Amino acid sequence: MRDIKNKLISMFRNGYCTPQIARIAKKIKEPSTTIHYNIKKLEKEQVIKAYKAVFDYKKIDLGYCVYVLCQISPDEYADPERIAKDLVKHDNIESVDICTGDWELILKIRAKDQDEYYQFIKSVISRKGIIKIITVSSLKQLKTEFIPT
Amino acid sequence: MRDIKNKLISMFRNGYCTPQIARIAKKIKEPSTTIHYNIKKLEKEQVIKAYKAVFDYKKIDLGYCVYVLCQISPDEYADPERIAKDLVKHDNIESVDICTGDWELILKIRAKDQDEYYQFIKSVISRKGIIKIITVSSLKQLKTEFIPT
DNA sequence: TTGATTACTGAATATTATTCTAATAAATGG
DNA sequence: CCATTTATTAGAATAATATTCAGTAATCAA
Repeated sequence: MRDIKNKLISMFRNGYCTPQIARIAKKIKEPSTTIHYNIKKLEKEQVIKAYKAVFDYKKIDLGYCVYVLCQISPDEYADPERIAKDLVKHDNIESVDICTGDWELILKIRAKDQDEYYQFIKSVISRKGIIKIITVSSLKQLKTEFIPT
Repeated sequence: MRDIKNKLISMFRNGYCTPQIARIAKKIKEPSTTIHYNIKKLEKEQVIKAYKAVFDYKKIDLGYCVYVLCQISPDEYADPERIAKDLVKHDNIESVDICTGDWELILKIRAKDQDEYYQFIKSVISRKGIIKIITVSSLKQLKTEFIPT
């Protein structure tokens, strides 16, 4: 037991996957070299950003999921991206959007449980020019990343 | 030009990818058969739900992205999943969450532009026991599906 | 129409996944 | 604690798959 499982999970969260050319070729009845050519093109044009796995997050200790709606302080209005960019690098954050309306920032955050989430909020979301947050926590996820659960 | 591109995109949105066992094996310095064994185990236990691609959505006509916060009508409280389950099957919907608080339902929706989004809302979100919605539209996406953009 | 670029494809090769078998290691029940 | 079962690890052989290359066809722009 060398904990290969957790290494795999963290690798699959944002890469280490690849298209199944032969299977696609069979499915749409085209030569596999043609499929290969077209996929490489999409990759070169950066239409495809990554190949990754989607998990049953309850089973990998990321079952607690919340949406965080943020208002940022007026002195950050000129450049909301400064705050946002800093958030991007955290593994617990699934998505970061700069938005219109009452909330300038919407985050989707995953953690093991409420405790871990609370620790995360304290250390990451506080300070940083965020003046008000509303947490909407997910009771049940029926679809994530386009994958029904 | 047989429009292989769009077929690939729709296939990659929720599958037709696979792990790169050899590359992982090299990376973490374990035999590839061991990696294979561990991956198959994760798949069997349904820890991994799918292998898929993540796109630059602006480049595949899904650049318009909004979060829709919904209040459902009191007579649906007993079973909010009835509404939610119906939404899951639509391709424009990236995620569906049943939540606590003021909004019982949070959707993340992708469309080509505001027009296409409006058509979608009219045909799908209206009726169905949803009494109030707030649309928060994303001006800039810095991270999606754990992938920085 | 012509030349240039882009898209497609078969054949050959390189790489990778998978199966099978056996050996260890870990967990379990008395 | 030991015996027994079950889970995990790997090597060798094979099957399947991706990739390269070279040539052809289609598209496009002038």
